[in-house]
Amino acid sequence: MTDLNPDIFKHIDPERRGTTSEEVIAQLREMIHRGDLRPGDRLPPERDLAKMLGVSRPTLRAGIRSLAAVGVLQSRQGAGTFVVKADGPPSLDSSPLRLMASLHGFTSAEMFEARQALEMAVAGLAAERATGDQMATMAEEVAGMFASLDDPEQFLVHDVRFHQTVAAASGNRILTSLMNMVATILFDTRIKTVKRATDLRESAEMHRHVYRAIREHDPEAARLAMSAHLSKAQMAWEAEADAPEGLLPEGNGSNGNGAGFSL
Amino acid sequence: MTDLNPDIFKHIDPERRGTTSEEVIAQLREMIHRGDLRPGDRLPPERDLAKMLGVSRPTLRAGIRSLAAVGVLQSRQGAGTFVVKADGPPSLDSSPLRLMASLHGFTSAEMFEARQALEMAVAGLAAERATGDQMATMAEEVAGMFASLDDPEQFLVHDVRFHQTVAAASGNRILTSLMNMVATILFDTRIKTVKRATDLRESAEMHRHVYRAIREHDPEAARLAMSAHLSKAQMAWEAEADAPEGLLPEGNGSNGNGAGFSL
DNA sequence: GGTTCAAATCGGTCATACCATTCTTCCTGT
DNA sequence: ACAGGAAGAATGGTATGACCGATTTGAACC
Repeated sequence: MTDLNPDIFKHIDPERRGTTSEEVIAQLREMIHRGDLRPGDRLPPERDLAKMLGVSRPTLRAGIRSLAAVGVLQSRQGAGTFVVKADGPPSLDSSPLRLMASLHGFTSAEMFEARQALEMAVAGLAAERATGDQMATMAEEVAGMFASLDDPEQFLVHDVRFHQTVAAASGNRILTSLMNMVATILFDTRIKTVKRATDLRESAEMHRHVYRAIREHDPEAARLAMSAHLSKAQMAWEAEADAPEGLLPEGNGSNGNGAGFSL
Repeated sequence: MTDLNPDIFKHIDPERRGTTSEEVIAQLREMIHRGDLRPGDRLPPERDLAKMLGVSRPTLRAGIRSLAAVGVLQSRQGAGTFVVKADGPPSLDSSPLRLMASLHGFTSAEMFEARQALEMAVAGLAAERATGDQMATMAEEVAGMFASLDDPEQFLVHDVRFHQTVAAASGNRILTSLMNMVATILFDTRIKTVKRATDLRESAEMHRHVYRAIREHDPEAARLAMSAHLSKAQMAWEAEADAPEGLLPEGNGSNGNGAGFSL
């Protein structure tokens, strides 16, 4: 969490290509790629940094805000601006995907299918690479599911942790990030589904099948087990969605229609 | 594109939760989810919109900039601010993933593996759903590759278009977006690889295998053929780049073109 | 009717001031 | 001497106002 050597910041070239704020973004981005800015680093105060770069504070703030919007920087009033610290698995913001979904009318079927494809991929990789500790964690979460058959909320906690463990065991942080991105969007709908699910036991069984395939280092079996599990989950969700219990946070109108769904 | 009815913009509640600009973002985002803002729509001028929302212009600009950073809005000096128009397949900005890769030291192996997983998924789906037109386009691109064996740059153009056609044939725009996101990052490295590739013919052959599997509606064969193709491509790249461990040269950033790949 | 140019429009940038939150430091009281 | 708290400094957040440059628009002109 140390501050940075101010010398690494250089003035913006007046004869630049695009707008001034774009040049600020480009410079900060390049410093990240070059390794001058590392996770947890604290940037100089806006007033000072603006002086160093030779731009006004609003322009600098515009650049910082753009990088903050994509999850690279984080500003805290009174504290400073920091390069995002990676404590868990790196995560990409899902709101861009959410907005794209709304703008282009992505269907829930597409969303489920994308999640299924990603989860199958990580399950297959996990079957090849999972360590003993990771498999132990999976087993614990499966056990937790069986122990929470009468507590849907707790069940969902174990469910989520199981999938995250599988993703971590895949050893591919990019696929993990993409999977989380999609899964996050579907999370709210999962809450509602799981809460009224009559067959949590069946879900737990399917998770156990995934676990066993991974333990046996059988990628294809793991992929198929994961696929079956998610297909079942999607069917359960669709059954709920048809029911007129409309708790979709939306309202409005429009249309919706068809296969629409609010993310 | 038409302007909007100003009445749909409402004042920001003074007793809000987070910061003012966050509230602006939340409101704009909700309007997109609700369908009040549609692709191609033009927002009111910043000065007017700031009045309508009851915030200052810098605060409004902060919100707009955040949404522009994730590719939802686009401002053009002198023209106005627009909701991004979907001319091609919707595309997510790849720079966040690029930055995450630099910050967390993602390896090129992970990147290739993620691309391989996504391409396999879309290839399998394409084998199930590709239309006649789409298969015809694929065949044309394969033919174009064979016709460009002595012109690596032209070969790469057909290569990219082939993969995009397959992705489009998958019918899943989310997977397509994610795939483009990863593929874009690897694009510059592909240029270098393909330029010195000694066996473009073999690459073209492998693309043809993918095409044939899709034409025969054989998902598993399509997945395997695509996997083999990308494994080969990765090996070729690794052979070229033994020395440098660095990846991720900085690109233009920003979305812009509807194609996803910047050529 | 088509072209050109000037005015209006609109986002980009800058300067400045003040507010809200957080951090630091020093003082106070035990 | 030490712990607690309060005052001040540091820092990001917001607001106001102005000017610039790019774009659009429309009217005048050919």
